[in-house]
Amino acid sequence: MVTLNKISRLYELLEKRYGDLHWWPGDTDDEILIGAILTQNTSWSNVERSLSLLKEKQLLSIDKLALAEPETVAQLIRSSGFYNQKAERLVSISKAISGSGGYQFLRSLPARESEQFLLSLKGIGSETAESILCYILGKMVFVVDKYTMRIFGRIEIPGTENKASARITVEHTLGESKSLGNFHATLVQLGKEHCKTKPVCKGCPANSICGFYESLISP
DNA sequence: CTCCAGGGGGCCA
DNA sequence: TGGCCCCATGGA
Repeated sequence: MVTLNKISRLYELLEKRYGDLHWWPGDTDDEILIGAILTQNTSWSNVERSLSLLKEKQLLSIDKLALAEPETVAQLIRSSGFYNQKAERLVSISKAISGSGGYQFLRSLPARESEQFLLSLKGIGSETAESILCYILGKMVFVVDKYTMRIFGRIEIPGTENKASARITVEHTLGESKSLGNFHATLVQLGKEHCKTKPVCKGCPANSICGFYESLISP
């Protein structure tokens, strides 16, 4: 515990502060997938309205979305922004995944292969693929988002200069006993509370997260 | 009014 | 690869 690196220390601090946040929010794999696409560059509160409407219309399902008209879906997800793009992509992604054997098939593949398949779909980039791998397929994958990079940058963690290196470094640093999913969840929670403005908060000194990090590091 | 959300794709040098 | 631009609603 004396010479733990910054990533492990941050993991422990966040675990102690927030506990298990039970991410990704959602009752089914389909709801997680749809939410992951809708929340691209969009606040979660806006996504929740869309998820409610889709559920009302019995469309919170990739099998149903695969058969739906993009125009119909678009009107239900307006609150999530970019609704024309997202509607078209939701339908095509639903077709591709349900048609390829579903999550069970993707789970049976090595993480690298299921990730390549996901990244080949229009509308699934690096972060969305990581979220699906981590929260739906149960792979040991760390999700790197804007909050993650902002917090890592603020603390100045070596080996996390860009999203790709940050993911590798975290995955290689934390052991199998750690929950990469909850680490990401707690990072987002911390970001929402203490790193809302970007790239730096006013009056927040370097190597700091509005006083959070160092106050918990030093006894 | 401005800023920005749990991004991603296309294009161009 | 890396920088732009576009997609768009809703809350602060």
